[in-house]
Amino acid sequence: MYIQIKGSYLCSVMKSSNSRFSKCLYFSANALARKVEKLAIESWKKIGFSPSHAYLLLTVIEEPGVQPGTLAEELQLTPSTITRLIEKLEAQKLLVRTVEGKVTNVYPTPKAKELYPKMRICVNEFYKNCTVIAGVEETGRMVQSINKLNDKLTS
Amino acid sequence: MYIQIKGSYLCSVMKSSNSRFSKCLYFSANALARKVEKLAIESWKKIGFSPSHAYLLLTVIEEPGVQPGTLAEELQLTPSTITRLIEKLEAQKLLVRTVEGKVTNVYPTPKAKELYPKMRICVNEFYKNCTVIAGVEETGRMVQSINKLNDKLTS
DNA sequence: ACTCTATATTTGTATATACAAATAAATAAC
DNA sequence: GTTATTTATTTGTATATACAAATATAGAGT
Repeated sequence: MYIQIKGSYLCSVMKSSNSRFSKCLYFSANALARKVEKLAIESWKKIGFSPSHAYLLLTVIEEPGVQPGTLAEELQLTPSTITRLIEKLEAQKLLVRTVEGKVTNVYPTPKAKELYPKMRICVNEFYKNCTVIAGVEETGRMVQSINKLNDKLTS
Repeated sequence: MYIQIKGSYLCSVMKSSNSRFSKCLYFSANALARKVEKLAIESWKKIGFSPSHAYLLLTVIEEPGVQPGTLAEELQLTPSTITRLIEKLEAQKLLVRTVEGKVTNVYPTPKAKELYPKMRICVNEFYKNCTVIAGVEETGRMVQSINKLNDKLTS
């Protein structure tokens, strides 16, 4: 059941295991992604980034000059999505692009670098939130088995 | 690495376990959801529905008169998303809504009911595709542990 | 009976994401 | 050296999804 509070809705309170499609990977996987996304948004709220923006920025700070293609691999998103994320962050003066030939390099601005310590704190907070809810070992096991399945699904 | 074929990109061929954020549930969960989504789209291509439309329609056929709120629970989506999905399917003359007081009931049209056998085949195909790739037991175990985690994340 | 609150649904708006096609550069083939 | 192919990135467009607010009805408290 969705709970409405002052006009907004909270996460479904219905147990996944009671859902009509509880045995369907499509629903489980999607529901998990959305719930984890929410937890991540919560953890990143402090500095007001959405998780994908945050992780992209973090990667650029840690690998200055990284190319969009590499970002697509590392963040497991398509190149076009990476372009769109970069555009947004560029508009916020958090990173810059240099184009040389067919290669583009992405660099963080000083403004972005200043944010770095706070960003690391958010990363840690997200990990902590995960492990508090799901348990340290359980979380680790989960990530591992999801990765294994991911690799199998990568054709 | 994304593979470009005649201008389009295929799924990342990079192993999740090699990704920069391979230990982060955010990435694992999202990557899994997208890959499973793709597999589902593939399975439903025969009748040209996106998975969420297909499962909504299937539910309405199996529970005629079901209410949007119930659909939101069962499909683990928000009420507003359900409204949007219903609108689309209504435009395709696959279902109809009746509003009585504050309650809305959703019914399948004959056109939708005709599609039912084909839809069941797609459902089965999706399950088969999952199990062929990941193994029967492995898939079951995975769904179970994802559901368990989902329930923990449901606050 | 009248007001207040809770519930069900919809609407306005914003976001992330992807596919397909376009662009542009680098490399290979001949 | 010119043409064809591959590679890197961007752009046009479409989709699913959600949040917040609006609407409208039902039910509860007095």
